[in-house]
Amino acid sequence: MPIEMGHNCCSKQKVKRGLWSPEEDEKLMNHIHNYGHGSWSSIPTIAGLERCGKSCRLRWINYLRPDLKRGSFSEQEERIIIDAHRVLGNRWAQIAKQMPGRTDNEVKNFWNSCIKKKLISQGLDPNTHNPIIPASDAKYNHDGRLSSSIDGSSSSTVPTSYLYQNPNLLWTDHLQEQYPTGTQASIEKYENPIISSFSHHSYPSELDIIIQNCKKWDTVGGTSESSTTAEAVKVEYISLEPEPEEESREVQTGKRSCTALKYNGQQTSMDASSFGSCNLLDFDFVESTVLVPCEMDYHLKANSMDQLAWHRE
DNA sequence: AATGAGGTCAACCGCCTAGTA
DNA sequence: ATACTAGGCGGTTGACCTCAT
Repeated sequence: MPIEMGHNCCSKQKVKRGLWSPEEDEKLMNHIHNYGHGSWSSIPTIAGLERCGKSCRLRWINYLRPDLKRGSFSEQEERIIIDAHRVLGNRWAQIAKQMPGRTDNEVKNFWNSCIKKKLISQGLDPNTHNPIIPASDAKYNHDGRLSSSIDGSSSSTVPTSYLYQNPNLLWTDHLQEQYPTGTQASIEKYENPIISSFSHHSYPSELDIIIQNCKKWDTVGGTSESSTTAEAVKVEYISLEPEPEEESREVQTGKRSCTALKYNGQQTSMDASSFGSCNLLDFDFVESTVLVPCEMDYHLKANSMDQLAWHRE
């Protein structure tokens, strides 16, 4: 039941609080439909509502907006939330931006009431997304992080599918398929390899992408040496931030991709001509990738925001 | 039918930031 | 440089609902 009392966020002496009545909803809807919301703080007076501007804004955003989806979350949406939360943490507004028609409040409520419990029941810490391991079984590195052996030989109770999980990397099923436990490659610190390959772009250092797909091709090189092999990795991802606008480029949002390369024994420049036989590759960002011999065991890793490199284990 | 526990979710609170005077 | 204001955000609350006893 609405309570009348003073409110400290606006100048009105008396504002209603609590649930909105259908009449109030209608007043707000009509006002915004006719005039737009403009200044939220002035809406209550103009629209004849005994509410504060903040309350009007919240009601509109969370309930009255015509583009809201409503209804329960799909499995796909749940997956997006979990993946995004692994990268973004409790940044509900950022997470909600990945899901048209959903509000931050809705996502937050769904997380707190459902997903959190589901993760816990699966033995995962909802904050870190890492397995919850009994203290007696946990092994930690010198830096205090949970140990996750690259060779998959860990004898702890950690399920193998989690061994490569990095809180900063969205390790999708497809990535897992390409780099299963025990193989030589892994991608760490997701944002650096990707962002650093956009050498001509200025990207924020924030965690701002979700890896969707990672494909690998072998022997796609076009040199005359029969023993030469090359391996290309194309990573598709969704940017959580619009690409900074530049004079020469249109703003791009949504799905993007970049390509990294391992090339056997050849420290040569990577260019599109050497991969003429592979039309699946996206060469937009090829020029900034780093080439390394591939007979050793490497991790795709970033030294810094500016440098992509393959590191030997 | 009554009651209490637990879950859901709309709404509020308080803090932070950006813009402006 | 400072004060003030509006808007945005995450954390929290509490009314309401469902279900088990």
